Amino acid sequence: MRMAELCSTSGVAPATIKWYLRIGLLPKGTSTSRNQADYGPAHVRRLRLVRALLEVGGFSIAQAQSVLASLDDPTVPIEAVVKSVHGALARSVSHPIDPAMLEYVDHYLAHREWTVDRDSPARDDLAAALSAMNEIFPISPVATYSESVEHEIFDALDHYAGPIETWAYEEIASLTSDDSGRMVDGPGTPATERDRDELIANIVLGTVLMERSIGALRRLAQEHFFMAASSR
Amino acid sequence: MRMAELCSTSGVAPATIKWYLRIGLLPKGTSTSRNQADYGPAHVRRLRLVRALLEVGGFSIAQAQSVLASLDDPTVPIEAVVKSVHGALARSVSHPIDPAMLEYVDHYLAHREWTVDRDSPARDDLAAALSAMNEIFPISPVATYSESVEHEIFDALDHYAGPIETWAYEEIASLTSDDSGRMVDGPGTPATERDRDELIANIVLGTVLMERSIGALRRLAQEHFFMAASSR
DNA sequence: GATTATAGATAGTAGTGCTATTCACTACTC
DNA sequence: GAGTAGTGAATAGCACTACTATCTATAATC
Repeated sequence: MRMAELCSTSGVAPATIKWYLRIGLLPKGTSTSRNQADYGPAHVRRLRLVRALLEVGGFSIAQAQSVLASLDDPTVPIEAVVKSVHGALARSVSHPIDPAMLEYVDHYLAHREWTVDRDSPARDDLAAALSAMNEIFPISPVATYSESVEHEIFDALDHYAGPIETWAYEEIASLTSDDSGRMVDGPGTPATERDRDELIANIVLGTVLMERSIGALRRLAQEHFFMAASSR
Repeated sequence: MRMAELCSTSGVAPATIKWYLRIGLLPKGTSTSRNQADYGPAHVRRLRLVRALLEVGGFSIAQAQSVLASLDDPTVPIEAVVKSVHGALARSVSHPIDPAMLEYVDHYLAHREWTVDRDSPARDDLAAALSAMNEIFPISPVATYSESVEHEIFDALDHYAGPIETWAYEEIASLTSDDSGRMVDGPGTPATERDRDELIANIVLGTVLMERSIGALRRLAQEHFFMAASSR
């Protein structure tokens, strides 16, 4: 497959593809002569992944680069790839985090018995979102621990965390077994390169694209109930 | 309150606040003399809202402007404000949408009995996310309707839509009654300006910030189960 | 042999979100 | 009442991002 076909099947402009090639977002084709190169189906798949990350996931080029770099290196364990993707999905990091909120989040994780690394970006993301909520609608004075506030936050989060826990459990379970139900050798050690590619596609689907889908579904449901309430 | 205090309480640089004033993101203070103006607590609240939209919600300045404009105009009904916020939250619009996927989404909405406007941005957002999924992991040839594919998509979405429907129902119900449990006169007609402000703060909390929180919670749960699966 | 396509390289561009500077003035401090 | 710091208004500039356009030498195609 040559450039023109790669452009038409992916719908991406040639100048853009050339630029992706140059910055290493897309691997170079096998060059057949000084001004001709051949691209395979792997290039099409990679291009789709890149566009999904950029357009649906809202990743920046730099984030996509770092995710794809960890993804292309077979020595990087799958957990690190997931972390890399989760890091790019965390968006609230620029918002100031109330230390008390971070404390509440840690207590909540313990309460849920969720074991999560202290440097997990999602932890900061949640704390930042809760900090912003608390600034707009204060339930506690800033930077102060209070048991009653903790109780209130825990109740509110539990409401959401229940179903989320079920989803996550099943998502990870389906990730650690492939389509045919055969178990792979734990998530850290996929058998072949093809398995790794498929696993990675599933991770992107299950994290980035599903997060967007869940958000969109929730907005649709909200619109439905809101319209129903309006016309009461 | 003067500029310096507004800066210190909000943590935003004076140059940035001046810029927000200039572009109308923040209303001007009441000027006491040619180079002095007075800012009130409403300015602090507005600034917090702006920063939450920009830093946590990931809104662009232009999106924040349009949302805040519809929010400041008391003749704009609350439904339109919600639509405006939902429009800014939809991010996948740049991704090409497979028409067949849009058809599946519409069928799914009918199946769920969710009544949603055809121009709802969330509808396109979901269709775009599903299109990207289908491109990466094809379950159907593009732009072709198939009943078996529809069945597969419906099953997958139902898994998520059940809890989401419950959340949305309760969120909208709590939105149409205020904190003290007193019912307001339907979501479209808040009694006073203060009520409208509070309602709007609740909408931002319930849509933008909660969407981020749900995403972060799901990532935390995924990390927990993934780590547990890895160390098996 | 004319036209079209391609790789590789370099330069340019439109948009975004601030940031810095300047100027004229005012308020506060000593 | 002199000096210093803070303020509003206006303008210009800046760093970054995600491309886009142009050019040249060569190769493929008709």
